[in-house]
Amino acid sequence: MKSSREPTGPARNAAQTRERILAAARVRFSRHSYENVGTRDVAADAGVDAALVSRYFGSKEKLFAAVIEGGFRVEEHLSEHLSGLGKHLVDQVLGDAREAAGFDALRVLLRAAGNPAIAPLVAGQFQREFVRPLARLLRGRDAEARAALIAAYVIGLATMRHGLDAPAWTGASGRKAAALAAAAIQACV
Amino acid sequence: MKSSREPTGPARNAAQTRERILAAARVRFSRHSYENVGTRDVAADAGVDAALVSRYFGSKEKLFAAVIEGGFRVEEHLSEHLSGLGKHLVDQVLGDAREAAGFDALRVLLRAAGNPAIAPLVAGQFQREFVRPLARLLRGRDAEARAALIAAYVIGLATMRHGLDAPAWTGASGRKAAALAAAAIQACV
DNA sequence: GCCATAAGTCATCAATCGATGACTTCAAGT
DNA sequence: ACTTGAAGTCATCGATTGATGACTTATGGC
Repeated sequence: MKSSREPTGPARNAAQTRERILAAARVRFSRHSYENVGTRDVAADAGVDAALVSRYFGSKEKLFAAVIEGGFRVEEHLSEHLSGLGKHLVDQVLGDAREAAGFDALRVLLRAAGNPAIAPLVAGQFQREFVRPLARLLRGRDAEARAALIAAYVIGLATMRHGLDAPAWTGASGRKAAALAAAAIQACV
Repeated sequence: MKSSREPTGPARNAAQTRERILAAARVRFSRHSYENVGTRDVAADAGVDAALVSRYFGSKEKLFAAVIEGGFRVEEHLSEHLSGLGKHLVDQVLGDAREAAGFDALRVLLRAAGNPAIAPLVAGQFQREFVRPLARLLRGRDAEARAALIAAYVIGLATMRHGLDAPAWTGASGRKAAALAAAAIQACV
């Protein structure tokens, strides 16, 4: 039963266990706020003992830092061609949870904006891995301001869609709103 | 010392005490996430005993509901003239905490998007008091989608400014970004 | 001036949280 | 095969939380 996961693996594999905890934490933190995620929950999802969370990551805050580390990496998502940036970003953000692989961290971000100990962490990461690279890609006048504007848009869309489940973003009118959002972002490019 | 607050008031005034708790909770909830606000903190800020919070509001969740009740009320903010809507909203959202009287609830909203028990509460309130009235004001084609777009923008701006303290929104480049944001919102009107 | 009732205070409970240390079990090196 | 150290388990601590009930104090009608 339990060994029906990884093909090989001597049942006791520290690296694999660590990775399982990290994966479970990534999911938990992207669906609930920082305070509402317990180390016991993460351990249960990962199928390991609760004590291993503290053992491998030191503390819950360290675990959180490991989750958001390198989680945004927008560059690879949009470095291809700027012409479809608006639609691409909107699709990624408004898309379902399963897809949008690289945007788990975005959901993590908007769940963590309330904790004074966590917010600076995630804010810095977001600035470093999203806003700044985006500004560098945009070039031209006021690139920084336009990048910040796009970032605000992305966060707002993600909050309404995943944080508040606003009805306006699902169904027929949601497609229209998504198209408008894509155009608005594209206007900043 | 203690009586240097309200001019008159027989020291034991239930309504006044209740209002003090509510005011303190409003401030707390707008600065910290739902879980990070303790009933003891609120009571301490209000200068009352901690037990009175549960006595007057029943529970922490009821207190939260009382805080966000009628907190958005955008209509009076923008019913005047739609021509200056973009600038007006941006000024309100990006403005300092002291001003922006009616927008405390917006900060409360973006702090509470992570709690599955609270998010529907605040989402419904936001939809009822902001998005829907705004859509009714906009009229024309796709009014609902455009209202949702403006709402997403407002939430994104508020999150970056008050939730993440993004540096791009302060200083000189912040003014440029604010102007761009105002124009973008105005384009949805 | 008294007294019934509302308002406020205090102590405390039960649950949950993150974290720690001692103990047990497995896997690998020789 | 035996030993050694890592990997995993278990029990539990201390702090904090929301909430409750019994108790004390002040207020206003008579």
